[in-house]
Amino acid sequence: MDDVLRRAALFAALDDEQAGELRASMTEVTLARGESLFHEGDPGDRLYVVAEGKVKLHRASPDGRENMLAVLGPSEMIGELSLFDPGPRTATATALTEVKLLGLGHGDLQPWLHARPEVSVALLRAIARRLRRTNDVMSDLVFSDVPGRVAKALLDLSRRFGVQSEEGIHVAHDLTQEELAQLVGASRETVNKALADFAGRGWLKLEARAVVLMDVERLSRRSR
Amino acid sequence: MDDVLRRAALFAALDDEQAGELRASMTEVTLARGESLFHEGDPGDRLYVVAEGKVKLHRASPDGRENMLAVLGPSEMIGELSLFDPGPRTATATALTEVKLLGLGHGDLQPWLHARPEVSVALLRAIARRLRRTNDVMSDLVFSDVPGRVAKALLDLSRRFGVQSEEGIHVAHDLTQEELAQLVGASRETVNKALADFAGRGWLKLEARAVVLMDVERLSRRSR
DNA sequence: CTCCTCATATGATCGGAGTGACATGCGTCA
DNA sequence: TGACGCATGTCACTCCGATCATATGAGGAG
Repeated sequence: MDDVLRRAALFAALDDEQAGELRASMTEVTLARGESLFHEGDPGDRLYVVAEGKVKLHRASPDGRENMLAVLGPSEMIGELSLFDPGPRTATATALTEVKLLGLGHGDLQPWLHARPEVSVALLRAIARRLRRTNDVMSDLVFSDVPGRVAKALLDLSRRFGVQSEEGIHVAHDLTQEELAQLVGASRETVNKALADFAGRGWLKLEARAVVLMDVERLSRRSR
Repeated sequence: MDDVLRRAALFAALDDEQAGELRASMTEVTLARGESLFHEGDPGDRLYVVAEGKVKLHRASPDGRENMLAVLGPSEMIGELSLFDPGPRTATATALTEVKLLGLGHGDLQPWLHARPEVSVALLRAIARRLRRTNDVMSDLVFSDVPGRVAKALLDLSRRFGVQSEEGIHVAHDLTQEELAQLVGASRETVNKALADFAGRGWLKLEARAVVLMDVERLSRRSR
């Protein structure tokens, strides 16, 4: 079975055979960049695991502005909330790249939760971790200015999606500056200014939907 | 067994006898206003359920400012994160009033999770709901101005702690304006101004560590 | 009862960041 | 390969909200 999936919380507590069995009950979904998996307000009780690519979780305000809650990559889980706590989707999930996901319905998960308590425990850990991250982001919104939040977001993305290269850490985040702005809760212009400033100082290099981090130390200091 | 506790997610899936048994393995803690249950950075793998009173969950920034993550009242859970996802406490819990809590260690919960899968499921629902709330608060930080966030916070507090009176909904939130400011991520002065404005319009009446909501409709409109 | 301290109230000033308006660059699709 | 459209880069302008300053009020300790 796919290595990426074995890292998902959903499979963490299962041995290879069980994981394969669970995996067999999941349905594959493929999306092109820009397509949505589900929309805010939709009914739904399916959970998805990202197999390949990236997905953004976002919401719209009444007046049309957008806020991004998270960028999710391989082995991460989407849509658990509506499954664990029945109710409509409270965010939209949209593909940032070509994406392959595996979906699991409430009814197909339930037996596993009862037969294998460790699965629940692993899910509890995963969602607790997510809540911790969300709390962190919230504190940053209150405590940090926009450049600080941009720095923090880039460092976070680099930890999850970065690959070391000769120049520095190459981070293909697949976000436009507009999207990056939505992720840190700021305007595109301000984010652009912050990025240009960082680039001017030699802390990073800008590329299309990617950055190369060249001075993680300084960025990290700026983010605090 | 106490009615308040029966409403807690931890006991939701248990019958009276089992609930009593679990309850018996929990230890009681009492705090006076201002005392802390645990501090950010502390090790810890205990979960608490509020039996009486209110507790705030908060964090300090490096430069000493404070941010409040949540106000928790009777039957709500505190400290689950360090229990489900082992690691130091990421926030401080401090009593807002005289408080009585029941604590449960990781080791004492584990057997229940394995013997009674419904307990895990109930906890998953509770924490999923909490994550939803947190996401809502985050969106508000991005989308709404300070008066809007204040209105939203008051409405939320009224739903949880309000009691109908002749004048309106009496909400004894037990927060100073300073604390209310930390809850909505704003300065004390700005929050005071918003409250004074609402009071001037006759939407609410200010009292010591409490408000009386007199025009929920308008407040609700202002919060959006 | 009387300080003293903490909470509340309110104005003046300043700055970060949003808004709007353009210019430029570049990828993609006829 | 040319052109359109989306993404990026940069203004000037405005404003919300933080900060600073000060006054008033109310609850607690002695």
